[in-house]
Amino acid sequence: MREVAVARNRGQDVIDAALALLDSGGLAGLSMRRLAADLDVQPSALYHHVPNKQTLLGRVADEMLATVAWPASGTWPERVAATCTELRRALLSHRDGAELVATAWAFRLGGQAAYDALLESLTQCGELAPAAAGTLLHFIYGHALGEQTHHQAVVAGADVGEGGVDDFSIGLGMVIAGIQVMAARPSRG
Amino acid sequence: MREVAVARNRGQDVIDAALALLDSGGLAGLSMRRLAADLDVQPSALYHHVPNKQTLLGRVADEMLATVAWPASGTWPERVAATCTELRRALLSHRDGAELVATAWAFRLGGQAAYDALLESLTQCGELAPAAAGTLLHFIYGHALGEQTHHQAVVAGADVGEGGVDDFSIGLGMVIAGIQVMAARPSRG
DNA sequence: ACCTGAACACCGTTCAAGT
DNA sequence: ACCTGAACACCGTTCAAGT
Repeated sequence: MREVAVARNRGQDVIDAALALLDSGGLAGLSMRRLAADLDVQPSALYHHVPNKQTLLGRVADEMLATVAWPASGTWPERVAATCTELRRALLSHRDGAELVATAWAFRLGGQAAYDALLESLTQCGELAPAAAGTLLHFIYGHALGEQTHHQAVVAGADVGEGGVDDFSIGLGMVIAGIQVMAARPSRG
Repeated sequence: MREVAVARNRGQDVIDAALALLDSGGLAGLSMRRLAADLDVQPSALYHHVPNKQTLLGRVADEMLATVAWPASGTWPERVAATCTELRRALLSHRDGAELVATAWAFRLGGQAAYDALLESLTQCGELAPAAAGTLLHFIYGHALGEQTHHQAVVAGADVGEGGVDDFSIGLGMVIAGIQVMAARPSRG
């Protein structure tokens, strides 16, 4: 018999520590050097597990989405709404989560799971599904980013306008209503 | 007669140089030190004109929007669409323009002009206007950000999916259709 | 009003070398 | 497979001092 226990993946420790560091100090506090210090290792050691910081952030983004239970029941607009709400919950459950995932997705270094889940909830929309998923993602990321940024600003002492959960459901309702309208219209093909 | 010529505002030179530096090197290349070098000045001198880098970026964002001629004719959905298209054009006309304006707006350090223009085009929507303007802004910034990021990635050699002008009009059509649906529905008040 | 000089406390990344 | 030691080429910001 060959060795059964494969060498413990140190790479997973790195992204776990990065997520913990994110929660304690935010995206600005998540530096390669601080992360190395938390792992009791030299900064250069990290590059054995990850090619660069951007890729690391992409993996942290994926880790954030890995635990999400994507809804699968209801009519398609209900399922789309539930999927969006669940994504939003995941983003808000970690400090600077929205900025992290939005950036990772923009560079295609992470966040694929969210797009895929949305796309699946939109299969009934046919060829319109990719554009609809993209539009929903822009709204969710943009709204969550604003919310987390303002929370930061409020903590820092500034007083910026309002907007919150109500605001989210209104906006989400608009976008889904728009998707329904477009999906009901016949298109070329 | 008193002095007519007020001391030339050196602060304007700073943001002009910052915009030029942004166009040549992108947001990553826009450092306080490089900006100071371009102005033949010590880095510390910049802090006489601007309290910090974030505020500087906010002013650069405002400069980017200052030249936009916001459309004012047509039915309100036409005007909203034209305003969005014009905003998008302004964002894409400078390197990393979308990221710059989106970030400035998230921190409320710039980009107010875009929100105000959108809000004005949505007056017919009544109390729904603020949520509609916010939703449109999230879509426009998110979409333009993705486009500019992918352009960057393509230049760097990577090959990431498609999406372009068509994609934008489809998404914009969805959101505006959704706003029309919600605005037509009676609400409390 | 505008700027210098010098410092402080940091960054991401590379690379030869070690076990 | 994983890590060290040392370096390279940078950052934003502060502050006393100068004109």
